[in-house]
Amino acid sequence: MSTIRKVASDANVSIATVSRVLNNNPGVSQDVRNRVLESVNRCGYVANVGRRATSFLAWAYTGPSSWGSAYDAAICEGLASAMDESELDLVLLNVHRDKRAGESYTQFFLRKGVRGVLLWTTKRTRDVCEQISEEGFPALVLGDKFEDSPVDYIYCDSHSTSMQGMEHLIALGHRRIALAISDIIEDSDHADRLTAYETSLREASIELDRKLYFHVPASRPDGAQIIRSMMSMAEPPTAVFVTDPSVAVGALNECHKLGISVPDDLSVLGFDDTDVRYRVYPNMTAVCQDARRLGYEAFKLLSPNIGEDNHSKTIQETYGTWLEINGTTGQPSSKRARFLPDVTRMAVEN
Amino acid sequence: MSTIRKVASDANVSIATVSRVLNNNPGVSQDVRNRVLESVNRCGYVANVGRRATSFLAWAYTGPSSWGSAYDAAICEGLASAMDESELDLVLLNVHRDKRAGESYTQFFLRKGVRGVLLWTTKRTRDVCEQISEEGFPALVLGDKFEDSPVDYIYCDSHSTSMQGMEHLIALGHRRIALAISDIIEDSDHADRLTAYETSLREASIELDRKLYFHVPASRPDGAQIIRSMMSMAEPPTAVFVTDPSVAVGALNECHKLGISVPDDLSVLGFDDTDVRYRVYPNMTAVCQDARRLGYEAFKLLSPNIGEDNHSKTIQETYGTWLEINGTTGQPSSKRARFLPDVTRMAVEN
DNA sequence: CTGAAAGCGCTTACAG
DNA sequence: CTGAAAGCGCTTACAG
Repeated sequence: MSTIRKVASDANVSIATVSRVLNNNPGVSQDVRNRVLESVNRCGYVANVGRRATSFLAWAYTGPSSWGSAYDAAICEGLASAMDESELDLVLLNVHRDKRAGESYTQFFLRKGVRGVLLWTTKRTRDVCEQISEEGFPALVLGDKFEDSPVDYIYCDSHSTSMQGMEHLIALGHRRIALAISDIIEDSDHADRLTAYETSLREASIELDRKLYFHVPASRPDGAQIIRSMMSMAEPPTAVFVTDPSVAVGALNECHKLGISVPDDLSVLGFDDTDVRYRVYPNMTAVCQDARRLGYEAFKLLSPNIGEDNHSKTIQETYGTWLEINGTTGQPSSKRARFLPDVTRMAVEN
Repeated sequence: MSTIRKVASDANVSIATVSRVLNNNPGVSQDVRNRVLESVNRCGYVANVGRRATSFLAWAYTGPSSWGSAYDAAICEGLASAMDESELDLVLLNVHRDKRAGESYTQFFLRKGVRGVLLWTTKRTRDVCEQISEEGFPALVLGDKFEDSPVDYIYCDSHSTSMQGMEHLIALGHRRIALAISDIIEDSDHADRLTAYETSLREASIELDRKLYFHVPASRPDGAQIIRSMMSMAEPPTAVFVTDPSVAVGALNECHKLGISVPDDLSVLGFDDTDVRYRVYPNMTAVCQDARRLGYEAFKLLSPNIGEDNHSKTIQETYGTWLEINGTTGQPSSKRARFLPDVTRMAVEN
């Protein structure tokens, strides 16, 4: 158990100074402040009440908090079952709600009694993760990757499976394939799927068509909307790759509503983190990842990094995804065949 | 801010004794122990690190923990948004994982730095809620009711709306209505729905048939199973009231799979806490409650009970549910009409 | 079984 | 801006 006394000797200052730094009191030089904070993380310091030390793991959004999706629920389930096997408790933290001005992330987390943090991120808050990691505070990013910095993360790589999914559609005879992408969140996940979409089309010598890109938020009504949009096009697609589970469900049900037969009139390749593919009819062909496992593993990987001198090597794990072919994909119907682009012309252009 | 000094004077003991009680040290008489714990709750005591007091609200299962359902996710979303407007943080707690032998709930929660607790319960763990409430620790039960004890709770009453739902089915002409009930969990919720089922049938002079009761766990595959069971009966029902969202989704999709037309061959009246009714096709007729709001209100109601001398009056709030008629209920088809029971005979028996 | 007192972790006026 | 020292909350041998 590290006390401020140990931190003080490690940083070569008095215990009074350590205390000031921890409480973000004004009147500590920037130099000393940084030195102390480094020692704090090196020693695995945490505030002690008598003999007791709090041992919370935090679960935090770096941007605006938005728990409530099926993905979050599955993560939560995984975290909770890992928690049952550990000595740590889990706290939901809003990183920005009460982090004080000028306070470092380490100071903030320690003030909360938090010894490690699992982070959700978006493209816009990647710097927050990098900052936390740089401070040396035990942290692990869930569901995004950091290849050029030593940020710890675990990630599901959906690129190669997305390729497989696209190749499945192409093999079925589809040439006009739309993409519904929720890259408003802008994480690596969605970037992977976008790249897979484009690469697979290029490899099959199918021309990309800007009109077939649908950038939408990640809600169910957005799925209904894209179906209405794409089906009112002069040349509707015969298949669509929907990169978000909720959007995929919304899209599928809108097809039923409009009398668009799936997969005869439109094949739907979806995405699933949990079991939404089984909650629709027909069961959805989807690129699948196991969010429950992601949560479980994240907790297990971060736990040992808590405490003294344990944070040595960088954790950068990538899990696989898999393609599950169910009832929403099939050959394009002959009725739609007239929309096939002129392959001869395209091959030349490629 | 209460310290052990204040608790000590309130209980007329030394601070050493208060400390022993809080740490559940052996060698404190039962009498003194109880007196101190009462003072602890009366003073709203919480362990202090220097000037800082932890302020966590716990979210806890009284039985085995099982976060991960759509219901939990919606509750979590509600809790998180209430948390954003408060000064408290939320911690997931496994009540039984590390509660020590002989330790009271108050001792356990304080050791964790928790100042109030939101409880999930089942019939078998109602005594845990009563115990916590008796100790005087700020607690609120979510989704169950306690009419004969002063336990704080908030609850969604689904009885009258379940009646409405059943009356809707009866008005459509259904006489042979099955019940799929997940009362293995045994909370008031499911008891309400069972009563509503039976009362509405009795009021319509329809004889209860034990063969039409399906007691199942609350998972999606159970829904598929009950459809296979009921459709292989000599006299299948023309409608079913499914009292759990996941089971309802499973049932609906199994109908599609088996070619049972909904609502022509079978009407499905479901239940929904979130938006699963919109995630299936046709959108499901359902008794609805708003789990997100439940979570939000629970947090808001418990928060002011934290601290000194604030826990005065009992919170026992009941929220309403509503019936939403969508596409899964309709008149029984003439083909099935032959299964109508002999109404003349039944009226006599009644 | 209980209290007075020593002691630890932390914070904060006070001194320089 | 930093440290020595007083002081608070809590715990724990020690005494009875």
